[in-house]
Amino acid sequence: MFALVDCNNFYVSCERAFQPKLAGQPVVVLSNNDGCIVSRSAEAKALGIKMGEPLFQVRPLIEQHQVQVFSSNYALYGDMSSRVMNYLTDVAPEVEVYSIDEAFLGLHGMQRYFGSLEKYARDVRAEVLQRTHIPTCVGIAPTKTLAKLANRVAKKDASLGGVLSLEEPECRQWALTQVPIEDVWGIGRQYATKLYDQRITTAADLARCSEAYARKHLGGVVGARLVRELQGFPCHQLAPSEDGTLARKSIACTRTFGRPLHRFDDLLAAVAAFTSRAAEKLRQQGSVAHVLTVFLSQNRFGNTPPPHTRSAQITLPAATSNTLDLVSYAHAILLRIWQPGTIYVKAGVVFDGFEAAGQPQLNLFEKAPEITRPQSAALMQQLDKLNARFGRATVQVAAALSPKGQTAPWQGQTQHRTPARTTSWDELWEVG
DNA sequence: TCTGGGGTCCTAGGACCC
DNA sequence: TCTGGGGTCCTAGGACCC
Repeated sequence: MFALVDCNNFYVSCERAFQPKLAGQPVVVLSNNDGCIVSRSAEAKALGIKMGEPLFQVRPLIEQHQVQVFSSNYALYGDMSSRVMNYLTDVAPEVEVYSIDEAFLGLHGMQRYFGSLEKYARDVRAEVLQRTHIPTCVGIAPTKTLAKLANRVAKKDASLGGVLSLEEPECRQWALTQVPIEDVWGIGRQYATKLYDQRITTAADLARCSEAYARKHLGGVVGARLVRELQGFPCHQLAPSEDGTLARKSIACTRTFGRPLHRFDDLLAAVAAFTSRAAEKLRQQGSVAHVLTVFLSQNRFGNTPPPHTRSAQITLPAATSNTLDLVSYAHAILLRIWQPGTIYVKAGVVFDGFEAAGQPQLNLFEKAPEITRPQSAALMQQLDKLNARFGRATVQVAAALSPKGQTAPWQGQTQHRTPARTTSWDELWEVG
């Protein structure tokens, strides 16, 4: 049996955890640059504010109903997330951290002790709420897809009190009929449209389809697994997280700029800063990367015809997580893709091809690459330490720097940000 | 005026090899 | 005009997820 624990409106709930007066009010949290709505309270949803909608389009609605608006504060959300995940790791035999606000629990053998797992789920839910002030819903089922589905029903149907278990087959059948096809995990816009055309409108309809049908119309083996999972046959294992965090297979840092840029130096400053940030994340999870991609994007909403993005990728001579090396490679890639006179609105850096740090794969046919910076590991450690202690980007590579006293040209403004509170010395909660 | 960011997995097709 | 039958590896792109 699996359980899916999913935090309700996570970013909004994080803001509310520190501002109880927000309870019962419509609240939204914005994406980077205050561009889009990325989290909504139940009250905000009821007003018709959609997920992912640009802020400027819902401005009238927001003003009319005095919706509380916050810029996103990922330091806070990340910290709150680890509190929730740490607790789950303590109370479940196996935990897979699936995203910042969701975790699958592996509950193999637990029924022996608990009989029904519903009571267990209710206890977990109550305890998470008490410890973190984050409300959750829990779905329990024999497959991950059904656990997702149970969770969805628990969220929608208030009479269930935030928990639904599909241990009993009759209950499973009922739940399948409650979920429209577009809300099934793995069915996005394209597939939903296609399925509606064929009169398949609920999860129950899809569960009655043949594997062959799913294979043909829903992306091959992915679709086949989806249908099998709805039928109660597990096709996805739990991927337990050792330490309550996610080990990534790729790491990216990409941003839309605060204003359009065209000068090479400005773009280099952005790319160098993004590379540094991504390298930090890379070191944090103890990986080194072998593959580096850099891209530049033009405005996709403007009149310029596609493609809007130019990118280039290189395989590094040796896998590394050293910021200085990575920035110089990124610089070289940027020289290849940058075109004078072109207006860019976004850039990004992606690392791929990971190995565990300290144990690079041996290449039997070539001389081991020379280590160019013998002291680099220690240097990076100091760098990370300083930036953790005194705030991100306290120490940076020169290419990322902007003239004294100025914010970087690529940086945007956020006008609705709340203090970091739990993670920054400058922004500690003030009492009194 | 203003339109996010960070991931995963799979498939098809080309290059290359024997 | 005829022009095999496998493999593997890589990349680009699609679809989806939160």
